[in-house]
Amino acid sequence: MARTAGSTGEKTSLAIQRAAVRLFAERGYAAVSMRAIAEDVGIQVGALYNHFSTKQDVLVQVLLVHMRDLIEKWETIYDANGQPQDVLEKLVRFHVRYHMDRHNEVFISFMELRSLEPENFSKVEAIRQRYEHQVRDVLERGRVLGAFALEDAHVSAMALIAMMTGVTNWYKPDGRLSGDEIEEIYVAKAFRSVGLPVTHDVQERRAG
Amino acid sequence: MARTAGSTGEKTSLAIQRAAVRLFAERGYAAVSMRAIAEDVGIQVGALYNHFSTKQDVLVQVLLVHMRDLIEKWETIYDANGQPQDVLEKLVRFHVRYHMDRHNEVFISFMELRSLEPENFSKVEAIRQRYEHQVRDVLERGRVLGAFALEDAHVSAMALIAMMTGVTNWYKPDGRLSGDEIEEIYVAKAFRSVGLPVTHDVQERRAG
DNA sequence: GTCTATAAGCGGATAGAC
DNA sequence: GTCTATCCGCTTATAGAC
Repeated sequence: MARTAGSTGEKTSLAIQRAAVRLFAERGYAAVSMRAIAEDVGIQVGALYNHFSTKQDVLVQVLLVHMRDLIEKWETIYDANGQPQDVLEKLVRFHVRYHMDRHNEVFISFMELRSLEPENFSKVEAIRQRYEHQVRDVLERGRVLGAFALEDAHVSAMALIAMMTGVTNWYKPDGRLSGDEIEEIYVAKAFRSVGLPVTHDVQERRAG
Repeated sequence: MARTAGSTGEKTSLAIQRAAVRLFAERGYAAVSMRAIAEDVGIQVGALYNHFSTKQDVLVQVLLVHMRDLIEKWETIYDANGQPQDVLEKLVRFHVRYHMDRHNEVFISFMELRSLEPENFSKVEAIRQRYEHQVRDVLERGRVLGAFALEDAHVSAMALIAMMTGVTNWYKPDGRLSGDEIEEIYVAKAFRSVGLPVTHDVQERRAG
């Protein structure tokens, strides 16, 4: 979308997006200049405009790619008719793992939605809400089927998403716990939060 | 701290801080100009510098006041020797309510720590970590006393804080649920997350 | 597609009158 | 303590050579 008519290769464009993701995550969109992005990529400022016509376009591209990837991957896994606890387990594993792996993108998606012009905001927000609604549906269906105990599907969905997304606040790849261990812990926490017993299985996998 | 020697009254300084909190929360620190703050207050730019010597000082003042207020209020409530479930309930009620009431300050504290120069960051971060550690201590003590079931006190503390703080992502004062109802829901969720039964009491209060 | 150079304006911060 | 006026660096974005 943001590529200038006439440009062919995508190498530089991808390098710009990678640099932008990292810099936006570190300093925030408003605090990152086009010069800083260019310097990081190893080109001059003017060259950026062969790939993106405005700084806003860089942000939009990064956010849209990320949100589309998130929901696309999730919808590959999501089985709306599966056993509630199975679906919940898959959701937690997917969300936590994805957020550990794509730390910077997630952080930007959370923080920089307000930096989007209204029209761009709508596009990104629509995808985000779709994901949010699917999480709520998973919980609501579990509640209706009598598998989950919860007070309010909407609040519970927001609480669950916040809890899981919070992994980006402290996770470091070389930290005390492995990605697998963290996944298990969050599955156990999510299960408990909807009144499910924490299965022997989950505890074993954590211990092992 | 940031008041210029010679200034007497505090009215304008407080107005500046209030405007800054709102604008920083809406647009982010880097995206808010001193001119925008001045305009919001109803004075000219130059006058700002009678109260704060730099823009950074405005942010530091706002964050320090907020973090000190948070931990001070919490430590008034916190009884390190109370029954674990009582302490947890108090913590959840305090945290959720405080975050609903001080939405903007909380948002800034989360987002703009990176906008602080190293020395200022250290001051604010120290207070934040102290609070975080106390939450962890509440959970760890409950686990040791056999009152709570949890996998890892540190991860659980981060997950609990993230879940509770997440209320700022969606809470609107005129929304579907009252502050009291939201408080109850989060207490129930926190209890379940550490394996505590959700008491009749809590459910009644929610229903009522 | 990338470069250099430049336009046009906004940014934080200061000086000095009142 | 607030005002107006100003400094000057940095910002996004463009123009035109290569």
